[in-house]
Amino acid sequence: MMWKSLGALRLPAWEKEILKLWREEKTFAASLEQRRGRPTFTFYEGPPSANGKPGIHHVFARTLKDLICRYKTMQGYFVPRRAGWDTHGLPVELAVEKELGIRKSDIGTRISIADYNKACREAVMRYKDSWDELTERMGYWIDLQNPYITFDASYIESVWWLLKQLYEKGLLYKDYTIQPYSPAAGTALSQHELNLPGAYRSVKDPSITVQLRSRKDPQLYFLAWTTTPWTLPSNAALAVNPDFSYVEVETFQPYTREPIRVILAEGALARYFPSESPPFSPEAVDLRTGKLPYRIHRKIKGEALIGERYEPLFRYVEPEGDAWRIIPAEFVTLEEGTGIVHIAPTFGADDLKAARKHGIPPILVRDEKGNPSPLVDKEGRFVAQVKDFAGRYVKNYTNDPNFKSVDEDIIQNLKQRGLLFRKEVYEHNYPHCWRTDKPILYYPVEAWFIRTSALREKLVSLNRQIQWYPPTIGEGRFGNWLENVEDWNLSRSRFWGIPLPIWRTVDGKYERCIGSFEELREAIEASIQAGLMKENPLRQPNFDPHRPYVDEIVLVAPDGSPMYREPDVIDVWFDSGAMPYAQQHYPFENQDTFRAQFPADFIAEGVDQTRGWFYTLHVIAAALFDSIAFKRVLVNGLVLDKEGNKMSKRLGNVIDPWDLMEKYGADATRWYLVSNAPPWENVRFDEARLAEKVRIFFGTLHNTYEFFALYAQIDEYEPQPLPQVSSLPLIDQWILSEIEKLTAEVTEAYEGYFPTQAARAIEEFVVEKLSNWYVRLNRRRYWKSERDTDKWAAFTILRYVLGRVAQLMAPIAPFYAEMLWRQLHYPGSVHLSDFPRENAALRQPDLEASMDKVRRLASLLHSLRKKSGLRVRQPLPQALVPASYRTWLEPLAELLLQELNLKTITYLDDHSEAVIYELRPNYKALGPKLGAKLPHFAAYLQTLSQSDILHIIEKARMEWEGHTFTLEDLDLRARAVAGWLHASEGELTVALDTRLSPELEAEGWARELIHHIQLSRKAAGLHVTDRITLAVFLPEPYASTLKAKESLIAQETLAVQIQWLSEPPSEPNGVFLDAVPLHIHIAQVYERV
RNA sequence: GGGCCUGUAGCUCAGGUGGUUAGAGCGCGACACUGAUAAUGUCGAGGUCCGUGGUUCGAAUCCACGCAGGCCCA
Repeated sequence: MMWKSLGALRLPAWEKEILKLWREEKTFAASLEQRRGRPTFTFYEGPPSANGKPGIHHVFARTLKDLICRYKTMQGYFVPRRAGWDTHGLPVELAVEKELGIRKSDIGTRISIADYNKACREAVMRYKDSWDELTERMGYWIDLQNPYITFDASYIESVWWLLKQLYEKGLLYKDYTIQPYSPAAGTALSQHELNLPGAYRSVKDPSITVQLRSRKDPQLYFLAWTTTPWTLPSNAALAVNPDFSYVEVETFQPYTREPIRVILAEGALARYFPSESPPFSPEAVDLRTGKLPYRIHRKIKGEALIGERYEPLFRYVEPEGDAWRIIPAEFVTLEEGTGIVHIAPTFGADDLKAARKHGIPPILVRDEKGNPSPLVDKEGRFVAQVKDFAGRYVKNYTNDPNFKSVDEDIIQNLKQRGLLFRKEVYEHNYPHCWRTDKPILYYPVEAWFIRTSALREKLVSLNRQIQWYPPTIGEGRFGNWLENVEDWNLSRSRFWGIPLPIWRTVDGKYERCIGSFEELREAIEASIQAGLMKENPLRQPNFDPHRPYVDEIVLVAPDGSPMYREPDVIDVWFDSGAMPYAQQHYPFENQDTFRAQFPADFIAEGVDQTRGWFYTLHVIAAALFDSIAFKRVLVNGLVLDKEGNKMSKRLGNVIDPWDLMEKYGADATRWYLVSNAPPWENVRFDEARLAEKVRIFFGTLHNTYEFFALYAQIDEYEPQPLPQVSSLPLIDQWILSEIEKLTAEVTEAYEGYFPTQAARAIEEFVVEKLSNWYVRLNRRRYWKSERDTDKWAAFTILRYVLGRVAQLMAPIAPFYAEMLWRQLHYPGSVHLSDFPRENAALRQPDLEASMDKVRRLASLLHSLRKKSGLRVRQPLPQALVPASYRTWLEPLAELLLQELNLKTITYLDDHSEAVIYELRPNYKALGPKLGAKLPHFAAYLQTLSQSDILHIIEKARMEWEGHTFTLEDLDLRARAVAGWLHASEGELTVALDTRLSPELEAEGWARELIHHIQLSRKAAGLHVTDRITLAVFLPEPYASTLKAKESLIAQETLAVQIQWLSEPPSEPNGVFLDAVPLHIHIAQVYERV
């Protein structure tokens, strides 16, 4: 059997070979096939959009997905994994607009919607190959051949079915929402367009404080502040903060000097009134300085104002409901204004939200078609019903140089009526339309909503069934979001998306939601019958349910009138949230598969998906299936650069995953990302750390394998089962116990979706326990010349342990694990093997603890050697430890002697004067008992003499200030060994005897000489097995002393002959033995064949 | 403005239920080692545990308020 040396670590090259192997052996398919029929572990792939190249953060998320799926597969689950592509949406459209050099308004005019959507369809899959290649290269096992694609007709049909279910449950409705709108351009703007540079500009607007008269008390006014006087005719309510304190103030109307009383927030008082009131008379009103006489009449809690009614400033239309009341709103602050906020539900998003919450109707008129519309039309002009200002533009949307602001006229109007309290000019940043440079309006736009607010309780309670990793995201970020969830605006006035399958008559009297292609086909037939359509596009084989084709479909209403499709497409987030159903074309096909794979056992995405995919999956499942969509979710943080900055093209700190694959390998990258920090924390990506992982972990692991392969090959080792454990040396029993412990730890970590802990445990085991202790201390067993059972056991155990490591690491580092597994001649692929279970019979916790202490003792002794200045080559007579160590140390003592080059270990009797004890309180035990007296007791213990302490040990109890303590209450430590060079760490203490006998000194000299001879051998380029002849010159007494050690020297240096010269054979070698210059001459012996 | 996360050595990170010498790796410095040598090992120097208060006999750990960075949402 061949045990191949693979040479120095070359992960990228090996990974490519493994990829080839996997392709040839179809290992991924086999891993699924092998588990078919076993319990299913369902994973959902969150679809990425392929209109951009994959980045390092995708590698991070995909590593987590992959490793859990691989782990579950090895555990015996059937884990189907299907790739998916998110294909619709604004980012795609914007990219295409940019490429084609067009604007939204050009779509349908300069370019047909059909051509435009064709361009989108192509653009969105542009980087699919790049994604596929990286997916394969990084070792992410997922079915790329048969992905679900959100633009597929079958996918869309399922989405339509879902929408119809929502519609039938009354959860889908049409309403309006306030959006940024450009009257000059005649179009709504997206949030994205508002974020374009230059959109926000500093402008000066009038800022006025107005008086709204209380219905209860004609002398009393509520003061409200606004920077948009043109919205005052649309006022429907006033909002106060229920937690604020308000005051009713007696004062004078600044322009009429009539006595009035006004209400405003106490915190806003200073903004309107001087700290000291002038004499309380109308003459004291000073309009120039704004100084008003006033008297505080009473204080009112904000809450008490709620429900109060007032007279509107303008009454052009009667509201269709209970308007002009005071409502509470949390967004009311004291930063500006009066602490009472004017609410115009038709022109403010917050306003609309608060109004809806408290049943305030918007101020609307009926247009010529009888449809409700706001008081400002789509061109930005007041409608006819606003008699005083009809036809006036609310902002300068014409380029008329003589434009007169309607705001000024409104202000004049109010002033004349004594309802203006103050007027100022206000400079602030206000968004402008990037195309027309005109200020935008916040304007009501019709949209379709999902009534998620009605599902709130269900969403919250279902969320409790989801296991979040980490839990805080589920409770905090996601949970809070659900508790405050608002209706989901599904509409997008765009082109490349899933069209809303809703048809309506012009007057809105009839409406129909379509839930399948079959239903649509039949509806079109009816329409053809009615003469509204000529042919049925659904009779064509490849019906494309996108715009513009669906727009051309006209259905017939029960009264024979035509129904047109609602022009919007839906929010692309609905697409991805529909993935559990739509990827199966449910319910039209695959009903059984769907049921078997819903909900998902596991998903994993970035934390930015909390309100994205996690939310949409949850909403759709809760609304339509009364279920969660996923049982467990592993959330990953961002990948930042090493300074903690977000990666961006602009900063040029983007990491190209391909570079990492080529330079370090996929395994190294995966291992780094997983082991560096918990997944849900942001990773600061530092290439130097990645390189370090390669060197330390993979390097050490690989060297361990190379070590094994080197000697296994020389000795033609044949794999064997583990020998009877009790027959093995303790160190073998120890490493076997440790690998079982590691197995348990790693399993627990994977089960807890905390792969970081698994990776770290494996690292610690490989580097510290396996390489640095087990292999290092056992080297001789591998290269010794006897081929005995001891040597065979050493091979068997090392192969066993390495094989186990390969299995444990396989989910995270699938390539190297595979290579190691195969090089060790285990059957098949490591990914087809069963994940190991802890074999508890091999565990020996006592031995683990003992070895741990031995290793710490070794470290202490090394430290002492360092202090003594005696190198390890010089044998020393003994180490001294307290007698109590004997039970655990004696069986392992040989390891310590060998490692430290010591002759013996001496156990000092408890009463030996050499041992010094330190006695301290056991804080944990005594804290509750003694409380504040504890520090005194600790100080008392410090004062005790050694004989006092020995006395306490003997009696096993002590008394202090009326308390009786047992040894349990005390922390007794052998702290030092008096009279020797000693060191302590924690509860361990050890001393080193550094006295050199002539014999020990001689041995030290011999080892020193051997060392120099070995160096000479190496300098001469000799192989480790080459024989030499040796000539040495040394003065007395060294020569005669070392002659006595001749056989040792000859044996260690492979010298067939040693000449002890009386004259130097050569120049001194430049090295010294105990400060005496050495003359060594070596010559290689060529054996005749 | 709201929610959540993070803050420990120069860097990347550990530090269940509070317990008295706060750890690791890298880096740095010194050294050891021919049978893993383009490998390996050992030792050492590095810390106001972000700050301020509080609870407690005792706080990196619990509480409050801040500060800084990040994400998501307004």
